[in-house]
Amino acid sequence: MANSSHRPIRPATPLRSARAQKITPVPRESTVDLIAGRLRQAIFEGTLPAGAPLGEAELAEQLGVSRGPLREAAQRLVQERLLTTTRRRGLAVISMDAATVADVYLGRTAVECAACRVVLRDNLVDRTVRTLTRVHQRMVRANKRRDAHAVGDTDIEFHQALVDAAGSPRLSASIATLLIETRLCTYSLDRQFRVRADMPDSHAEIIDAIAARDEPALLAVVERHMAEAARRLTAPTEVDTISSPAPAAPRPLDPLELPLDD
Amino acid sequence: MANSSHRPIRPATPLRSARAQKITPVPRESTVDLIAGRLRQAIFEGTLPAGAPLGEAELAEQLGVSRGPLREAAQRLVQERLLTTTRRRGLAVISMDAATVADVYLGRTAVECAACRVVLRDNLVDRTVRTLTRVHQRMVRANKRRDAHAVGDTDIEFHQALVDAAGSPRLSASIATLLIETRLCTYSLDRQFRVRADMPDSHAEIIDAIAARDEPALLAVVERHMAEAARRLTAPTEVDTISSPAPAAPRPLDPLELPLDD
DNA sequence: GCTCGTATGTTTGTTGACATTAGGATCGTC
DNA sequence: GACGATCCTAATGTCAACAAACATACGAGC
Repeated sequence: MANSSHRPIRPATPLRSARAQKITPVPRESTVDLIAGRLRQAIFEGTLPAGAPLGEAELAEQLGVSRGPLREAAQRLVQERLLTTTRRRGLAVISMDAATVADVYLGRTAVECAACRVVLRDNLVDRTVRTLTRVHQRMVRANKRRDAHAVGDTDIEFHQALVDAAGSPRLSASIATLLIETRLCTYSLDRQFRVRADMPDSHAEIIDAIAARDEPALLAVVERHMAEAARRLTAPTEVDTISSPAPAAPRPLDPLELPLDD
Repeated sequence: MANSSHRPIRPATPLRSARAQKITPVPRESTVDLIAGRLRQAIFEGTLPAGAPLGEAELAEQLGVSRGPLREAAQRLVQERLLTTTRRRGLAVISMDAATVADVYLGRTAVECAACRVVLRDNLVDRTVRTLTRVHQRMVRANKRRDAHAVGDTDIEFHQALVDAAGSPRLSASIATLLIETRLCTYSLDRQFRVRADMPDSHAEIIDAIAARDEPALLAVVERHMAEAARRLTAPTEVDTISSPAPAAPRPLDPLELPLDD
């Protein structure tokens, strides 16, 4: 429950262009939604490590639900490519390799560049810069604390907010899945959970490029951002990193304790 | 079974870079995969029209399966945004409106432009041009026959092949869903099922731009292609179109007759 | 000593039934 | 005559049990 306060992944209302809704946008979530959210959160937090095989009976008992809804939720994550299923072998969290990392960052580049272009085209620069600056300030503070987990959270949150700014439900949904995969890359390929000292600067470049309203320059900055991140994950040894003091390593199997009621 | 020979949607092996596999890449599909494929096909073919509410008991009986696997398959399509589910209201095919059309084409632009850039970057131009030319020749023949359905099929197949050429599983999966939504747009917003006489020319431009290896020009062509298609769908009345003689209108409810064995 | 076949165990895949809930229709009242 | 409340029906949401299939381990045969 340490970092479940901000919830960057798949908010209840992904686009805020539908502000003219009455009062309640049907807040009650389906049980399958809740289970799928919990599974995503568990993958995101590293509770379910990459490549781990999952017994659905055990998972269902931990979540306090039956196997039926659990299987339905699992099919959603299979569709998202966060889980894999093989006949009679059961479910497993996707395992990350170099090709997968490259593909994830290829998808991220496509989605985030498209979102940036929408932000410039639809004149959403001011609001986007304000939102991203707030996230960036939290990133700076987390970086000063040498809190690797918080830096990673703000990194994910930054890119989710960047795409959400475009107001496109499809782009937002795509980036949510891709960011969970990114986080999974971090857990499985960057185990030291190092804090890169230049991460705030790298994101400040993006904010500045958006504020400058120069589309080619912005796209170049975003592309370079992605290429460097992908290269950093595929080339594990790095020098200009700072190891985190208490990195909150992937806990073995935190029981998910699904409330299903609140 | 008229147009199930080409199967542009989600082939069994989306990337052919894994050619070095032993002999059998585990061809057997899961039952949920089969059901999900049938549902996608039904939406793609217009058997399940946009906005139609679906009773899962009736669907399960038509497919010859129980409600459990059907519900699991439906959750996959919900994740793909092809179906929607509301509590105690059941499933429904997504309904298309102008905002959705715009979002679909925004996503398509992002994915297809990214795929084009990969094709140029990884020097896949020759093979891609050959593949697309074959599809384009079929499109030309279908256009000469005034076969609106076949033209639409080759259109979808063209763009799927374009993205598949990049060899990215994520881009291919994304475009598959977006193309089904595109087809749904055609069914719900362009009911006349008109054959645009200039459609082959429009796609020839894309092939030529790929062959020219000029990235900015190629991206501009693709973007214009998408913008015109989106504009055409949102502005229903058009003049330079040719109505199809026997347009094979959306059949009311062709029983899906799932074999599950072949 | 190695390999193949068999038996067992654990898992998934599927099915049917039960409970819950929302929608609609009917009846009563104002 | 119209509005509202209540009952009924039909659908979904959930769960437990059955069966099939794969993987593993053990033993026999070469």
